[in-house]
Amino acid sequence: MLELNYLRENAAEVTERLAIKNIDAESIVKQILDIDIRRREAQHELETNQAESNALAKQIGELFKAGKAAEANALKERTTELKALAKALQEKFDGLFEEQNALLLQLPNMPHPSVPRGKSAEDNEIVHSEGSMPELYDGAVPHWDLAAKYDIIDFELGNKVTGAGFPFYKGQGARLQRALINFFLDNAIAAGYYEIQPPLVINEASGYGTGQLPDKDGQMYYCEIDKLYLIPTAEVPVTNIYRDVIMKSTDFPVKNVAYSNCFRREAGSYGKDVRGLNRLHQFDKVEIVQIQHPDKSYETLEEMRDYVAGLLRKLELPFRIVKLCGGDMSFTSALTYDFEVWSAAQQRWLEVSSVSNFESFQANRMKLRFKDENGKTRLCHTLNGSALALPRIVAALLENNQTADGIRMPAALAAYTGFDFIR
RNA sequence: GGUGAGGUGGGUGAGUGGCUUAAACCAACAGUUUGCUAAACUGUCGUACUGGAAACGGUACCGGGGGUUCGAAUCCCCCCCUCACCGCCA
Repeated sequence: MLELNYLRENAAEVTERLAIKNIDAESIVKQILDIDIRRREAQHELETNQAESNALAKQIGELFKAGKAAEANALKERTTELKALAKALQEKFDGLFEEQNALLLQLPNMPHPSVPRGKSAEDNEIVHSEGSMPELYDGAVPHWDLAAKYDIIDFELGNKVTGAGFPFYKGQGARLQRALINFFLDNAIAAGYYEIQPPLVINEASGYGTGQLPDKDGQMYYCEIDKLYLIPTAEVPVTNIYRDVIMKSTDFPVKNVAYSNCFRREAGSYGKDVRGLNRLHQFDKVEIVQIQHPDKSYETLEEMRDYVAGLLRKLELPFRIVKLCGGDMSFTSALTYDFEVWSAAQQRWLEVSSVSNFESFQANRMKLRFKDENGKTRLCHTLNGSALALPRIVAALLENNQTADGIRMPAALAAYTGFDFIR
């Protein structure tokens, strides 16, 4: 949620910047400011009324104590009037307040000034490419065929036991998963992150805190009887640790890493996009989350970007970094880098990480604040990134490293899997 | 699931209708003292909205929501959560 104070003083700038996300915010902004004036008027009226009531109540109390019941009762008439008025004023204020809030919630985060204009993924800016695309041997096949050939990932079995998008990992496939998780966690810890194992299920307030609710309601699995949601990413529980918290500026940077299963309904997805490991309902991901001082958050974003690049380098995967254009960015992000690896048999780029700075957008919803150098309470900045999401990494590893004799494991990973070939 | 006890500021915790502007202690911060450290002493010490150039005010908030009352942390109703014991269970 954007900060009302900022919006009030920089309405034109907010509108301009939101236009980069292809949002025509002009009328909403105007409405918000309009309501703001009326809301404050209503608040003033209401509070004047309450102040009078409070003063009278005090007087009445004193009169009763002094034994002047008649005078006290006389004053009660006025308080009765005020009370009737108070109800109407309160309703008016509440109505305006909620209306304003609802409008404010509709506005996405402002993109950073460096974000390119554009409508879709086509307009994203490739800011970095690295590694070379492998030449595959003649018999090379996509990862879903490799999965079956070596019996390491069983999609059919998943269909039987659960449904589409819930595969079984078996034998060396399961060990590869475990190796990747440990590899990612160990690297994060070495880079100064603090490991956390969060709950995989969250309540409604947490969903609102990080912005999954109300907009992406249908994307999460929901447990009706307990009113709990399965997490779509560890970002949700790990960031919500800090909901309603006021930190000290010496606490920065907070660097957390969490491995978790992630659950996504992915309603509306279909076709080759969802084939094999390309898009699952349940997958594994290691997530890094940072909380930073507003002045340092972009430095931190670059640090996180470099960190993720290092992981892909160690895994010997060709990748590129893409700066998302306004039209392709998420609702909550101010600047996002996507990491895509080359999946050689599918001949396509697969997104394996998304590293974002949310600035104060999530913090505002969550009331995550800190005391600055002058003792002033301000909103923190939050950032997060996948480091990394497993399935597409596995897809690329399998496809890119396949040979007639088996699938080679990159050296850094072989130390974790305990084998250097899948056969 | 059953029974009972609870939810008060960063923490502990007092507060059964007006003297609460939420005590006291701890922690934190600033200062005094000090060769340094410690201790002691003094002071500051919730959040949000809002009025004001500022000084300084106003209102709300004691788990959440409703109600009673001139007046509610306090009384009543509903909900949520926590703890203890029992049952069940990895």
